[in-house]
Amino acid sequence: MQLSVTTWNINSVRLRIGMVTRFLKDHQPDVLCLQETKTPDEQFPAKAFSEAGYVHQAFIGNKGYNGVAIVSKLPFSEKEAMAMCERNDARHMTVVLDKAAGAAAGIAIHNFYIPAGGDIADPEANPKFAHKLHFLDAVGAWGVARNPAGRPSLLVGDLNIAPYEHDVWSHKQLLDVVSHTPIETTTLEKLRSELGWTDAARTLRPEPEKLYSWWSYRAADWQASNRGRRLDHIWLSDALRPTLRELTFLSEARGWERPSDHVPVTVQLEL
DNA sequence: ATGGTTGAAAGTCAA
Repeated sequence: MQLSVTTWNINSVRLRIGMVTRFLKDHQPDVLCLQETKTPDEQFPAKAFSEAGYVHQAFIGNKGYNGVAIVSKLPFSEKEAMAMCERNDARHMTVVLDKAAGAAAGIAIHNFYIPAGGDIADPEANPKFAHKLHFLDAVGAWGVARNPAGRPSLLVGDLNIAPYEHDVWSHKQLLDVVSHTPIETTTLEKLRSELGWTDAARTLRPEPEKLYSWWSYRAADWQASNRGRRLDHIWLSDALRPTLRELTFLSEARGWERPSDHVPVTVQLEL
């Protein structure tokens, strides 16, 4: 069977619910992982997703900021939201697909929203950057303690780091810009490789091809300047590595009316 | 050197 999973930082799921359900109708991923839903649980648009066929839902939100969700056509039995860094941050959700999901049964999907980290790349001067680094440490500790990559699993989400040279429009100009500083890129790369994950995007589309999933709202013309970064990722555990078939950045979504600054990234697996 | 935009929510803060 085919299994497709999309990750998308939606920057308010309530504001963009029409765009999201249109995406689901047109592209029909089996599972959609969202970040920055910015919505308390009681206001999550559960009905709109159910009506679109995504009746299996796990979400956790804060009022006005953060928040993650997983909505799925395939049933899942387990779900878990970890509170990272001793905060009530709503930056993580895991689900495990159920027996009724056929060949996908038992696959865990880990959805993360890593802190952006503020503007100054110095943990002493900037508590938000310190939080980002602390959060990465917490993900590393989770990986060591729980070995999530030892099972068939995907780690997806807005990791807010563009790890490689061609994951940004200008490597040189972004070396001191939060999201592409050496402390972030080396920490993320160490985390990924030591925990046993494979970067799906770069497996299929190796450097030096430029790959972006995010374009700033602040550009006058995002498409003309094309100053993007690859902040959104899909990682595969070893067991799923041979099943990797396709990975898509839906960059046209950045040109939709009132878009998110991130575009959907979708992986297709052949199980 | 610094600005530029967006969302949530009602002044600013986070991104």
